[in-house]
Amino acid sequence: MPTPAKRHRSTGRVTLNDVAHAAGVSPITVSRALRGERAVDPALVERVLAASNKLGYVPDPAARALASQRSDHVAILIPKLSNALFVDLLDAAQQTLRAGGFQTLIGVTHYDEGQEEQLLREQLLHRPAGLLITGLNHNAATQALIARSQVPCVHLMDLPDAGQAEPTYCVGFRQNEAGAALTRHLLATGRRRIAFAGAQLDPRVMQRLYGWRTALQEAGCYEPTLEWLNPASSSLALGGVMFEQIMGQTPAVDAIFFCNDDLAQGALLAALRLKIEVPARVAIAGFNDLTGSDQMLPPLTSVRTPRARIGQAGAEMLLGLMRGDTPAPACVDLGFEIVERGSS
Amino acid sequence: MPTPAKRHRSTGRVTLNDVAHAAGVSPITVSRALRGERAVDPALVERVLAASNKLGYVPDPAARALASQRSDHVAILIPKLSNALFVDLLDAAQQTLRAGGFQTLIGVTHYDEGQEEQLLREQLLHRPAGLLITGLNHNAATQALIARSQVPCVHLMDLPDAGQAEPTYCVGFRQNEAGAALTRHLLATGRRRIAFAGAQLDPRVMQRLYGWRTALQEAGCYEPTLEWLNPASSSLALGGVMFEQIMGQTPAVDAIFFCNDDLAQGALLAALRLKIEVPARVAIAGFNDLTGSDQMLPPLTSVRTPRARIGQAGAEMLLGLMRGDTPAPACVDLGFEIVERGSS
DNA sequence: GAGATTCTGGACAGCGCTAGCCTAACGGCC
DNA sequence: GGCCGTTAGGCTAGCGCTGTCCAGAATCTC
Repeated sequence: MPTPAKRHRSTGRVTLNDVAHAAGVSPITVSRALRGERAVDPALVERVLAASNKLGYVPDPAARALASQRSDHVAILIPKLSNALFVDLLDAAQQTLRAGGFQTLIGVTHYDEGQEEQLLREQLLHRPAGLLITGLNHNAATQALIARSQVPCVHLMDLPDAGQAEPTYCVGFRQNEAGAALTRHLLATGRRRIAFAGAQLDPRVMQRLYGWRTALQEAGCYEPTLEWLNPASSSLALGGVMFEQIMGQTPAVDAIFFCNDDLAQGALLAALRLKIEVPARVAIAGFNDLTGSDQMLPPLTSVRTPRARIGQAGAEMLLGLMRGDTPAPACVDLGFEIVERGSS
Repeated sequence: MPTPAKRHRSTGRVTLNDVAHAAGVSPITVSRALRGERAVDPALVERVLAASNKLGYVPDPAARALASQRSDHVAILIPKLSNALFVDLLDAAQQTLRAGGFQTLIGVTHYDEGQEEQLLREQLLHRPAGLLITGLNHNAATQALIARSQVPCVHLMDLPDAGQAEPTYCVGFRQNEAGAALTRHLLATGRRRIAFAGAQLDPRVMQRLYGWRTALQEAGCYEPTLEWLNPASSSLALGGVMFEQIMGQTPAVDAIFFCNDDLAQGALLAALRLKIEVPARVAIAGFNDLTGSDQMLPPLTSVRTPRARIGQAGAEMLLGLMRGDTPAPACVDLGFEIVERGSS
């Protein structure tokens, strides 16, 4: 029998009502049984589940979002996709969130606070159930948006300084300590004139710079001329250029700490090209231990950063927050590891 | 004055009704004025727009999705995030879609057809307005899901073979022709024993393999022993291993076509380590012209693939389809370009 | 100028789900 | 037995928007 001409649109979808009918209960009971909200007689739950499975029922996310003011989306804001670091972060977070039943909405800020604010605004319209955001430095409007939205939020990558008691949740490691640790490693190998080459100059790079400065000052080796900062984006090519620049203008340098592996890899390749011996003439170290750093010639000394674990742990913390838990430590430090290789 | 205790939930949101009130028209007129659906008196449109701007009205995506059975999400399925190729694709597509007012839901299939099907199922629940999917090879269930869902879909990266008339939309280039072209370039430089080293062995790699085969057969140089296939994922390390293997077991080889730049870069580094001269002893070529390939020693010959343009053009085509257009050519070939560098 | 056709605004009824209240049933306690 | 607290099911009323139909006005046709 053909369906009678309905006055109104009817999607072919199996609805809560259908399940309720099949199970012989009211729709609200089905809703509660399936969500585990409030207590429902186990026998009824079973009947509901059976009916639901039989009919192949799947809740409609839009209807759910409209009624409950909460979607199954999690927004994630990262600075760039061209940096493998953030891709690893995203990948891990995305997988973890998916396993928890959430969809991921990505936003790419291009290191622009205005963009970040704009993206956040757009995403908050979707009433995301949670928010993952890179870093702790955001403009006032962004912070206000987050606070006002009441959406659970976990900050990734950075940790607040020991002094300031941030009321936020975060998972990451101490960039400045990592920077200092790598510098101390270079000092320990006998280097004294250790340059710092930074690009992009985002907050994390600056933290590494401060760490490097601290370590050099402690050792009495600090000199402003050792700082090489370039606001352009990191790339292998830029690494080569900066390496050539530094070696050309400060011949006495005996080590260079590049703020990330892209630059450092580019520097190693430039060194090969220019026949500057690494580490004999100058030691080179990078940051993040990206793919390929172990394949370089010589293999690159770097700092292994737990980006995938940060993505996963951050997502897990967020899943907890969205369930209403209060995570034991609000800030999780996942540490880092100096990877000593041939270049230093 | 505190809001009177409402029996029901009321979000603080500015709704269509508020705008309608302010503009002195009915809600449906506001809806139509803002969407450009049906003709509305320009004077009214202006009044509505003014009221809407004044109140800062933004439509609720969930309500819209529920009522219209169509969300402002676009789902995008890509095989891996660890491959820069797909990240570039995603990045470009995402930006274009965002400019068109759509949010991007990513799904990572890990080259697994079952996963792909599962992800698609999950995403279709959200009634996406459109779908971007990598490649043309999907299992029957996936194809059926796409067809049944009626969601506009654009396939990225691959194009159907000339013979078969695919009824689908796609943007990409001919992988096999690119493979053949690169091989012919190597032949033109006088190489005869040109090996093909492939990893992952996804459909695109296989197409490149076929192209290589065709070109070698045309030149009368084909030999099955020149094929080196490894189902593992591509990486610099694997490239090094495969290079050593090939050079060890087939000393007569005078060129190697690696199915992508990761492998080729790894091979170049391995060659430096092993002091095998490139291109004097053996030429090396890659595919995709990833970042850094121009920085290698020697710089890597590769095939520049228009992945960002594919992402953008695919997204634009999808935006058109979602508006109801029928794109002039259903399949867009964005071509490729051989980048001749020092390694060949 | 009457009838047919378009055009434009609005009323209405949901889309599928859940929050908030209500109520009936049950058990415990004095 | 009466009172109260607790538990579990259900009713009701939307969440905010748009598809469908309708009616009156404007335009056209012969």
